[in-house]
Parts: sequence; C-alpha cells; structure tokens
Amino acid sequence: MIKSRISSDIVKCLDNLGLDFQKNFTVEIPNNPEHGDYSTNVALLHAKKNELKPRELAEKIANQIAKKRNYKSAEVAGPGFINFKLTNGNYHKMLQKIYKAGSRFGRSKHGKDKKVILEFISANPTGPLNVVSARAGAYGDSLARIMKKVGYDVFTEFYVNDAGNQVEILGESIDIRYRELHSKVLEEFPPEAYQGDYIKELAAQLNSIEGSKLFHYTEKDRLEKMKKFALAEIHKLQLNSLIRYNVDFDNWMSEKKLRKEGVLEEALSYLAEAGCTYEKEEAIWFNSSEHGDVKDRVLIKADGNPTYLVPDIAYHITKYNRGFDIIIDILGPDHHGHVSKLRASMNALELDENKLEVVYLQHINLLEEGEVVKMSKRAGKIVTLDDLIDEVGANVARYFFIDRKPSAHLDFDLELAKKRSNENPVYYCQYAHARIHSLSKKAKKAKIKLKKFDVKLLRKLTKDIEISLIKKMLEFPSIVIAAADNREPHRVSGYVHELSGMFHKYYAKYQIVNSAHIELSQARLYLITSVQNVIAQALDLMGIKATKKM
RNA sequence: GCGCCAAUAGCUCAGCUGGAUAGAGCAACGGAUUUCUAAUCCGUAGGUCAGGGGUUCAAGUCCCUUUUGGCGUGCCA
Repeated sequence: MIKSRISSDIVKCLDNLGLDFQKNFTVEIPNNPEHGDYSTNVALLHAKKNELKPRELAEKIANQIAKKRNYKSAEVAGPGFINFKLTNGNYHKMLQKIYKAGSRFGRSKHGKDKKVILEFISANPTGPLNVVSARAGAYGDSLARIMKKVGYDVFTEFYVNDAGNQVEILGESIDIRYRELHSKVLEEFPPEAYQGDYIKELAAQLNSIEGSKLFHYTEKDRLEKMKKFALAEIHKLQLNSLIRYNVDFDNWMSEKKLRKEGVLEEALSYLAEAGCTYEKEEAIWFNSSEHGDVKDRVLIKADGNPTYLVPDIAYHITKYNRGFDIIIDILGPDHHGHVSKLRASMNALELDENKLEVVYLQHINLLEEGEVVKMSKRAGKIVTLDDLIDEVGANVARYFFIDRKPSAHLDFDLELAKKRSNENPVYYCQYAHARIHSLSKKAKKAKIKLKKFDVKLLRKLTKDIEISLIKKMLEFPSIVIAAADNREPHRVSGYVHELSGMFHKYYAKYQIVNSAHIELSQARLYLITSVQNVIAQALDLMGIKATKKM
C-alpha cells in the first residue's frame, strides 16, 4: 500500500518535469537499511531516453520528491538509485490504518470479478487419504483462502473417481475379506486387490450389518452392494480426515454422477463434430497431435469402454460451462503427461486453453530418524493423513507443507515436526501471538487501557524496531497478492515467521507494559495489538490456529 | 531418445518476477533467566549460488549448453 503511493508520487514528479517515461520502474525495500526505507530504479531505466546520465536524472526527481510531505529525505545513490526515507509521523498514520482495518487488513479487490475453480486432492475413493493428499490439501486450501482474501471468487472442488476400474477392484477386495469372515477363502489372493487393514474393517462393518445375507444375492448384485457401501464409508473417512485438517470443499464432484448425466457422450460428440476423432484398430482415437500433443490418444478402447481421458475431458468441459475464468488443477508430478492430452482436447474444442492452469506439487519424502519412510499403497503400507495428524497435529502438518514452494521436492522430517520446541517454526509464530495475548492481559490488570486513534500517543513510538514492525506490517497486503497471483502460499508462511521474529526481538529488548510509563505502554500496546492481528490473519490464511496460550 | 521439475551455508529451505555487501531456521561454539511466558533473545563461525558461455548500466534470478538427481512419455487411473 505504501509502495504504490510512492510510485504515484514518482509518476506525478515525472509528469511535472515533462519527462518521457513508462510505468515499468519498481519501488523496493532495499536489503541494506542504510539505503533508506524504500528505493527506486526509475532513473536507471529512463536516463537514456531522456538523454541524461542516470545520476543527473535521479537528482532532478529526488529534489522534487524531497519537498513532499511524509518524506524525510530522498537521496541519490550508487549508479542512480533514489533512496527514500519517510517520517515517523507517516508511519504512525499508517499504523492507525492497520489497526482500524482489523481483520480486513490485507483484504483487497485485486482479483475482483474473476471466477476461479480450484481442484485439488481428488484422491481415489478406494482408501484413506495419505501424505500426498496432505500436501495437496494444505496447499490447495491455503491458496483458496489467500485468493479469496484478495477478492477472487473462489470455488473449491474434489473430483471423486467413483466409477471405473479401481472401484471394481475395491468391491472385489471387500468381497474377499467378507468371504474370509465366512470361511470362504480364495486359494489365490489377487495381486491387484487392496490389502490395507481398512478393507478388513469395512468388510467386518458390512458383515455386522448384513451378516451372511449377501450370499443370497447374485454375485453381481453382491459386488454392487459392496462397492456402494465401501464408497460411502470411504467418503465419510476422507471427509472426517479433512475436517480434522481444517480443509473444506465447496463441492465433491462425482464421476459416476457425471456419467449418468451423459456428459461423456456429449464430450465425445463435441470432439466428433469438430472432426477430431477417427477409428483405427477397432478403437476410437483423438487426433490430439494436431492440437499440441505429442501423439494421438485413444478415447474408446477396442473393448468398447472409454479411457480415463474421456471423463476427464467431460469434467473439464463442465468447468468451462460453469463460467470460470481461471481453472486451476493441482496435481502430482506424475501427471504432466496427462495434461498435454487435456490441453489438446480443450484446444480442439476451441475452449480457451489459457484459462487452464496446472500446478504440479512435487514429491514428498517422509523422514524418520533421517531415513526415508517407504510407502506402498498396494501392500497397505501407507502413512495416512490421520496418522500424520495424530503424530504432529494439523497445525504443524499444514505449516510444514505450506512452507515449501510447490515446485520443490519436500522432505517432511517427522522428528522435527513432533518437537514442541524452538526447533519447530510453527510454535515460534503461535508463541508470538500468545505472548501478545498475555501482554494484553497484563495491561488490563495494571489498568492500562488501550486508547484508540490518538496520533499524539503514537509519537511515543520512536525506536527503530517499532518503525520496522510497522513497515513489516505494511508489506502484508502485497505479500498476500503475490502469494495469490503466483499460487505460492509459502510466501505467507515466510512472512509470518519474519514478523513473529521481529516481535520476539522487540519483546526481549523493550518493556512493553510498564505502569510507570502509562502513555508509552499504551502506544506500544496499540502497536503490538496490530502485530497480533496481522499474525492472526496470516495464520488464518494457512488454516492454522492462532493460539492464546502455549 | 523426447518432455516436465529441481540443484543456493554441514542439513532443510527463502531470495519480493533483473537491483546495491546473497538471507533464515536447524546443527556447532560463546553468552543472557529474582522477567512482561526462555517454545525467547544477543553474539561467533559457515558460500566459486552445480560447471561453462551469452543478454545489459546491473544476473542466484532471463537465454543457450554440459553435468547430476526426481518424474513422465499405456487401448492403467
């Protein structure tokens, strides 16, 4: 918010000076604090065009700006940077704005009028959610919160593959365990069957409801019953895990339901009408290579069944039909082969390919005592989301997943996550929040009241760290916008960690509540209450609880 | 073979879309506790940003190339 004000001051200046310019310059916070509060490269970029040396141009601009209110100084440095310092009074005024904004601070209309659909997790409904879903869940849910905060109209969706081959196998797996309960054991255990304990549990559950009744059904009906039962139960299981994880979906989109509505046939006929299909070797093909894919793909197999690509095309058509401007798929890294097909089909159907955006979350290694925990779904050896929440808690898990940029591999150190100590960055942030809470309590006890909107009082805030805290808070709105637009929630976790750190330093160095200096205490309370609020906002964007007590 | 992602301190990672002397946390070492909650703070040490070339006032950041690692390239989902 402050950078944009400085930018517009610069633009006015350039106008006044009658210079030739574009608005492509930047206003940044220099790494080195000796270079001022903010700096700009505007003179470096526009020197040539105006036939001046960079430093000469910088000098002209700096002289004008320095005269303005709120600016303490504007100095030319290095090859032609202009470094600004603003007055404390300016920061005190900004602090008031932050305080008044309360929980609205950081909110903006940046993404106004843009409808976004965010699809994530979309795990198969054949078992409990695992750690891969844990990363996707933390990432997707936080991104949704962040994009909402800056004004996007966000809709979240979990796509349920409740039709097709995997579900057949699920039904058969339950059936095997069910028959085991009735001593009807197969000689051979099929290798493709799901072997996790949850299958046994589901079979037992079904058995306690139905007993041996299901043997009176035809095999087809019995399997149908098992499938239906298992799907419903696993859905409940997944939903409960996500509730514990503080992840919420606007919609669970069922593939089965889509199929019933005939969207598959619709998708196929659209492609056929567009002249994009042909028959070869008893299968129906999509000429995707003519639409940007590396080769053609099969749509209908020789056995008459559609490949998985068809429902996926159909599903994505619904995303376009529902009027979304930005369609974000959050996928694992093993899906990029898939996306080229999908893009080709959107292309063939003349749907705007640019609306479709794919985020690949890279792989996760779970580390235990420095060793990678090997996981295998087939053998039933998986670490579930529930396990993870039991072990480290939802807050810690979410933080760890969010704190890495999505494109990077992630090592999740279980030992570190379990530590309730200073090694764990989650507690560092929560502790800052809790400390401020207890300071407020202390102030109340000492009958020091928090005064509102009193500029004179805020003049007491003169320490460097106090001004730095205000500057840091002022960054928050642009951090949230950057996190939203780059689809990078880790910018928020990094930010809240830094802000918390600054507060801890402040706390260690200065006494905040002191009955001997009522006004100073009031000013400081005003400051830290704002800090507390910003920490709470940031944590909320990550779906992490801001605790009042540790 | 082709495609995608990565490579920054001993370890795990940031680096604000190209800015000035590359930053945190952990681990190591030295210090602070009759406190406003020490789950904290202060200090020391740690780097050829994988290698090479290019673009320009300026490159960890953009382009090319080599190397290393992960993944993909099904009439599986």
